[in-house]
Amino acid sequence: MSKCVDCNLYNTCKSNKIDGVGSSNPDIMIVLDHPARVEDNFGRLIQGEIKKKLYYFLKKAGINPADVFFTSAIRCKPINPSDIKAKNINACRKYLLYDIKEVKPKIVIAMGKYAHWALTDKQSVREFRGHFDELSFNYGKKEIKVPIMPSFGVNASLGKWEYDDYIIHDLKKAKKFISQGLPKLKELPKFKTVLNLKDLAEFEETMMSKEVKWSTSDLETTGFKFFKDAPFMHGYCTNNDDIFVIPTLTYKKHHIKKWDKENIERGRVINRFVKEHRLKIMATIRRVNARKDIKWIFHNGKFDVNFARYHKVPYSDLSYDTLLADSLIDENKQHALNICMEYRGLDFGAYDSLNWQYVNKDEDKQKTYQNIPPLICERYLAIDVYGLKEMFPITVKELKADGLYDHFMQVKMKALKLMTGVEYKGVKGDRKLLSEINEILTEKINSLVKEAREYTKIEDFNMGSPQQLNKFFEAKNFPMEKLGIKQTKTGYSTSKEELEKFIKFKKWGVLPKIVIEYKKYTKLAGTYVEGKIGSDEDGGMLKHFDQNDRIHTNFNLWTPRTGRYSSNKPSLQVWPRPVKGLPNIRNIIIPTDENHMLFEADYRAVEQYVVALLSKDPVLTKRLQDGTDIHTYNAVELGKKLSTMPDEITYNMMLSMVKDLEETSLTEEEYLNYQKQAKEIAPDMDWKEKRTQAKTIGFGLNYGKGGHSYSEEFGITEDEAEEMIEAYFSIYKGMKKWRKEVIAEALNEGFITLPSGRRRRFHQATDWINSRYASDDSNESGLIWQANNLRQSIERQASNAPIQGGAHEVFEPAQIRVAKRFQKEGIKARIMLSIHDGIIGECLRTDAEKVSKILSEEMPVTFNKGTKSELTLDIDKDFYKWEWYGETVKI
DNA sequence: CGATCACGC
DNA sequence: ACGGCGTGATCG
Repeated sequence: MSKCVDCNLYNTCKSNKIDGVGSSNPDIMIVLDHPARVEDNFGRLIQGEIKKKLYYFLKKAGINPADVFFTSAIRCKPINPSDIKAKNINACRKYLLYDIKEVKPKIVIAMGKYAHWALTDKQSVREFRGHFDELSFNYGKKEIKVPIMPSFGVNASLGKWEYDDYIIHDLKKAKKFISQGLPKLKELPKFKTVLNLKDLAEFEETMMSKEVKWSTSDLETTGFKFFKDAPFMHGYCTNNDDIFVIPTLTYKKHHIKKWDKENIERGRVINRFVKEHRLKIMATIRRVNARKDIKWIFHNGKFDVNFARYHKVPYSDLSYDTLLADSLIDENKQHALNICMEYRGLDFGAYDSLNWQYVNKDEDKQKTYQNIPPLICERYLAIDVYGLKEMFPITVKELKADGLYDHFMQVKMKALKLMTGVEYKGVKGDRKLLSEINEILTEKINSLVKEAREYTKIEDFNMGSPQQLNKFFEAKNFPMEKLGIKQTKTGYSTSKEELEKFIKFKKWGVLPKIVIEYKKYTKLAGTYVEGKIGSDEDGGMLKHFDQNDRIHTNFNLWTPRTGRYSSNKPSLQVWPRPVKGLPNIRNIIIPTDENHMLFEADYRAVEQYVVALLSKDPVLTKRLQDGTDIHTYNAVELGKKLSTMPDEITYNMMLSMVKDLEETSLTEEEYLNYQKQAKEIAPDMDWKEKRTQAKTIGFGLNYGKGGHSYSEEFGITEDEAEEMIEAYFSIYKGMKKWRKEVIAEALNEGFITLPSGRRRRFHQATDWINSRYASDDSNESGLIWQANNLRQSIERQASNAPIQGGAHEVFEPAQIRVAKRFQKEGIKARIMLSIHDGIIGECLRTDAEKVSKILSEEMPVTFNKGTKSELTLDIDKDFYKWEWYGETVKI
């Protein structure tokens, strides 16, 4: 065949226009994105690692590869997949359609973004995967119709095992289609949109009836922040499938103008009704939501509950959350309602994603359902609340099957309710301090920019651009190779760590020093203070302030797969440590007023305790019991084992060198005596550095850090680093044994179990790893090597999960206990932030002593009480005179 | 929109 | 390739 020159790809690939391969009479046609490098080299599709993984997927789905025809949307290998443009897809489409016409598959599976794009013009896979559609086109005079289903690309799954489950799931659906035809979509029962007072009365009467034992609810809002956006549609579905949709906000002209006639009419009906009767509507909703004798079920209820509360139609409870439930059932999947439902056979088609075609992204900055024609939106909301109603009992059953139901109801749901209130109240921010810091930063940044431009003599020099830095380094012949500056895909790394390598040289150090400072300050300005310097819009923290200068962060109870919470918009779990020459940024969080004060309580070395408890390591247990400073102890033990410290040095000697007298249990005389001895034995030793190093080793090992990494960090050889790790584990033999057991469990069972029963699952990864090891590829060592990497990655995740997850499971109930005591004793105190192993809260100054007592009673935990291995986990607590991290007060 | 970088526990 | 879990800003 002649060479294809229809787009730019032909002159950079080895093999021109690679044809499809496979069965001539297939059930299934799989369309991939584009040939990979091996395939380009071979001149044939389905080679190398792609082949291994794809065949593995097919096997898992029960599909025989011999029954499949494989082809690709783009026929010439692109240099870089991200360079692919519409013109490449368009140039190749004719070949793809020809294949479909000739091969006549029963179904086409588009695996990957470009495959899906080429066939449907939809540029995203995520929202459409797993759903069938009809592909129809004319080829010559022939009209061709064939079902099509998109799924993720094999490429995407090569490094990220999280995609595997979706792909296998989708392929199984395709397999089922071959024998049974298209799946029957779930039908939506009749639902009622409330458009007049009669409907409203019917809604209330139904919702208030005795037949209703529980109801789901969902709000469509104009945005994500309850204090500035509003709900415009309220949805309900009772246990008896009574489905109601109630509009509560009028549509604006710019919403309506794009709709069709029918929807414009609907919009006008809604606008008239809402305009005239909004108060009545809200009053009705208020009475319904206030009903206490029924359960309220939500999907991400924190959001709905806070919106409803702010708009004075509060729900009486948040009884059950299917999103939170789903996150316990499979922490690896996304928890969007449509995905949750589709996975459980509650398939309404791609009902969600299809609606977004009505939203013009250029005109409507915000993706809000208020832009979508009301009839479509009403149906969408009805599906959500009805699907949610179906999901509720299913997830209950699933939680029970996994033994997680009690934990879910007793801990997770209570935590969710607590955090819902925490978000609602928010924290008070200090606008004044913010602008003070901003001024200082602006000045610093401007002067650094000036300095850099003078030094480089480049007018628009942007230090924030790695590319520009690279260019400058090259022009000035910076000794990149010689100093071993790390390479990235785009050039030499310009990270702080690499730049620091230049600093000691007079000739090279000037600019890197400026850049490091510049990066630090712009980061602070952009993220935490007022946003990008020179921009008029509120940025940084300021854009999160509400009308009362309160910041309502969003706490996610389901994102981290270990059970921890994360916080975003803004993230208040990532606060910069104090920076020299700058007011402490943490202090932009202040008490509500002068009658209040802030407090902080966090666990002391919680992860160490968890390791001791889970591993039952006797040495670690003993050290924790007798109050040893573990890092100091480790430093001494390691020093001796590795002969980097004189043998005569004792724990107490070192302790006296690294801690203040008050932090030890020594008398002053003992303390000074030990110090004297220490200085005599090792006059030049950097004691604190030794302790820090030991601390790093301990923490790093909990994260699965290896020899290579330590060797770089400490500037030692890899052998020395390995020796150091061995030395550490020779102190804690029990810890080593336990790690091995956890890893074996993860690889054999596909998951590890946390104390609560919660699991961290690795099935998709371990299945793939095992299949790779089982297959006979002794001559393909490269692939085994890949599997080996993945296995090591799973080992690190598995050995860390019990520690991180376990620590969280100590912390989470404690937080609930504290909040409960505040409530029970009627103390006006509340938790404001939850930061992994500690809380930050606020109370009346007059209540400080009571609060202190509660923290001390509710947070510390004693494990294995009355046994030899009894351990008491204690807290550190602080009360702040005014600001967080300001002057503390002893209470 | 992915890669890089910086920050927290 | 080489440290677990995250969020967010910036660049090209």
